[in-house]
Amino acid sequence: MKLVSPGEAAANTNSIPAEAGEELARIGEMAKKYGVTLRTLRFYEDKGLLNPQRDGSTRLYTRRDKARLKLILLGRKVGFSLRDVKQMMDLYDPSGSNTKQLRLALDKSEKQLARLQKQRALIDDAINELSTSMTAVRQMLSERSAQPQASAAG
Amino acid sequence: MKLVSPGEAAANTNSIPAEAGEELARIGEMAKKYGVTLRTLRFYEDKGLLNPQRDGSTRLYTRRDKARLKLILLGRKVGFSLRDVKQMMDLYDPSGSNTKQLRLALDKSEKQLARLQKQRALIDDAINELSTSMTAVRQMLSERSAQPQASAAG
DNA sequence: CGCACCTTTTACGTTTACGTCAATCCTATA
DNA sequence: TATAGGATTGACGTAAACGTAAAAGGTGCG
Repeated sequence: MKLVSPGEAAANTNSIPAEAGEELARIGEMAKKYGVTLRTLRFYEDKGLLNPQRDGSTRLYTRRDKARLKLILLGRKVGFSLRDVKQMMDLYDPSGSNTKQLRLALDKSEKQLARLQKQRALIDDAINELSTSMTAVRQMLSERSAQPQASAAG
Repeated sequence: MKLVSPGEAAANTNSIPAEAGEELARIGEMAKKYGVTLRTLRFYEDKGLLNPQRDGSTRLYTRRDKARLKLILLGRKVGFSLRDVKQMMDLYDPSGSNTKQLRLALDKSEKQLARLQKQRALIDDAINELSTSMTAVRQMLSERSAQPQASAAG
């Protein structure tokens, strides 16, 4: 499986091919730099979110890949699914105004914002309920330590 | 499979056996009353969280089962896993002070509360990030509609 | 009688984002 | 040359809480 030209083969391991001033990174470097695992990067690629070049079979990530990964991670941080992220990124056209992409992103963002707010409300509810029952439990415990009598329990 | 006595067999479908003043419910009634599916009730039973009586093969839920279900649903509402709920319920002893149970519940509750608060912080972060980027997107869109010139995009 | 309705058990399917081997390959270095 | 360090492609496993058939039995009503 020698699909690699001599020039490319020389550009391995620690050295960086200065071919066009591009800083290419291999998967390990990418993983460290962005705090993800190798598995994650391959997974994103498998899902069509990343498309690194290849030196033979070795993945080489360009500046563009890094930008895309940043977007993915931002998307995940705000709670988008990878599918959503892909949908939005797929609309990117370097030669256009990307109005469609921006509109889709805005649309999805509004929905996601609503979801997040609903989630927050749920969590607040949960916190309140939990705090309340904790108070009750503490109360029962203090009673129990005072007089060891059996009593009601749900 | 006739394991049912005539008296029990008569107490089916819509009628309620007034055997001991117990209001027994079948699975369908339980499901409606507590807003869960049949599958859920069977699942909880499979996981050892519920233990309804049987009339032959038909499940009959007692007052105690209802109380337990309420606890399960409260637990789920505040974000406990079914495993956690089971652990806590398994410690219940009707003839004791249940101090151990209460302590475990309190311990788990404190940890869950911490998780919930962390989650809320994450969601707040997400809301902020998302709002920020939405503003940016809106800005880009308005620029784009003003002057249809291609520009930078991440 | 026949149909609708409720119930049963068994068991595979779903969702999301990876984790965790496993078997191989390639390369630089001591 | 032996070895350590990265890299590759599968491909099954995981978590949680059920969903969803499938095949079957009991029951009451018109």
